[in-house]
Amino acid sequence: MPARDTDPPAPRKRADAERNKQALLEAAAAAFVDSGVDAPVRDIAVRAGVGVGTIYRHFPTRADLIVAVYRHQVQSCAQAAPALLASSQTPHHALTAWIDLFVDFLITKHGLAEAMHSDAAAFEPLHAYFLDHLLPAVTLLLDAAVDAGQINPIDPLTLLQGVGNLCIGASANSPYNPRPLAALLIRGLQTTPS
Amino acid sequence: MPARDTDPPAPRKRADAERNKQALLEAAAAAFVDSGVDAPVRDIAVRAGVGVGTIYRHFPTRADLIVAVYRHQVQSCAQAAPALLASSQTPHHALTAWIDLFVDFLITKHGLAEAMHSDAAAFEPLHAYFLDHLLPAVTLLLDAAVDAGQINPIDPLTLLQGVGNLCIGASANSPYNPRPLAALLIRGLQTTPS
DNA sequence: AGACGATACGGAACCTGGTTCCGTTTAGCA
DNA sequence: TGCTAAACGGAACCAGGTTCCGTATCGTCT
Repeated sequence: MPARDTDPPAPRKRADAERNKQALLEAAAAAFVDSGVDAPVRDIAVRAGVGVGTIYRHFPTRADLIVAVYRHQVQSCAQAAPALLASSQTPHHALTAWIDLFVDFLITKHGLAEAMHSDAAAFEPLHAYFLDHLLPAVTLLLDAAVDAGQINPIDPLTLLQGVGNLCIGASANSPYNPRPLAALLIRGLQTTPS
Repeated sequence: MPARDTDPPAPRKRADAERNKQALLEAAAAAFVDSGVDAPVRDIAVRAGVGVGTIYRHFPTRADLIVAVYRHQVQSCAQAAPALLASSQTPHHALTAWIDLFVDFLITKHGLAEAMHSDAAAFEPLHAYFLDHLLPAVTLLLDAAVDAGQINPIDPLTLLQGVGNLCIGASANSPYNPRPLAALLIRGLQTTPS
């Protein structure tokens, strides 16, 4: 059986092309750290030692580049959800912990939260990628917490967008800290003992 | 007594200059409605029937223009706080109502929330203006609600930034609705009956 | 090894939108 | 009516994203 589910046809890429793509990923990651995900295209190109045309060839839109750079981290964030659910005392604890994880991820990626909900068509793939991977994760946690009677139901997408928005403008060196606000949001979700 | 508190020295402006300034304010307001607060400078100029130089002469930075356009609305939002406090059943009700007002204001101003916390130096005046006027308003409401034992204390600035952030990307024709999220935030603030 | 077609590359050129600058116009006054 | 300072307009400039095409390189076939 041929390699499935990863590169179905695999039309055989040239070695130099693959090298450049790799160099671009590293250069972009570095540039994103220094200047945020809006780092100038030309900067990334010189860092990688390639021409700007090469960037557009490998990553037609900036969203493609961002997705490629953060793919792994998004995946592990998503995969943390079931793990947390299994290891936490209650679904509510798991939810809180996961939101913390998500917030941490966003504030360390300068400008990512901003880009995430930009309505520019170019960012649609980014949006879609994040949603595809993270929506199931939150949904799992929310359902569990609702079933346990710990929180009131909420649309997972709305929550994800809300927490994402809270993280806009936050970074390690900024005084603005979205963590307590995200916690407040989750607290507001709790069912009252009544 | 001379006019005070509005134009202290009033160095006598030329009539055409004043006319143009007025025309620019109207043009900018219209452009902001159509294209958000990032409306191209040249667009605003043609709408007002002036050259681009004239915009920069009257409003050196975009923030100056935005502040000038929304000055009245920010003021009435701020002034609503004591009024609501007086007319509401409880401080908590007043707080909730005021937050609704604030959210409504932001989502009708396409792009304002985004601009509000841009770290670009050019937007500092905008930031400062909003804070100067709205921070006292929230502080009043928060203090009253804390004193009444209805909510846990929170830094007013953090709350303002948080609610502002939640409104980013929201607009009349967007499916994303920050209102329930803002309500959740306030709910999370409530003291538990324990 | 040498040659050849396909693939990929580089970076100049172009486009959009913000900002500056200076020659020209005009309001206000004597 | 003439004069001067204020204000104007828009061309020119700059920055950053995007496109395009002549050139270089890879991989293969003989």
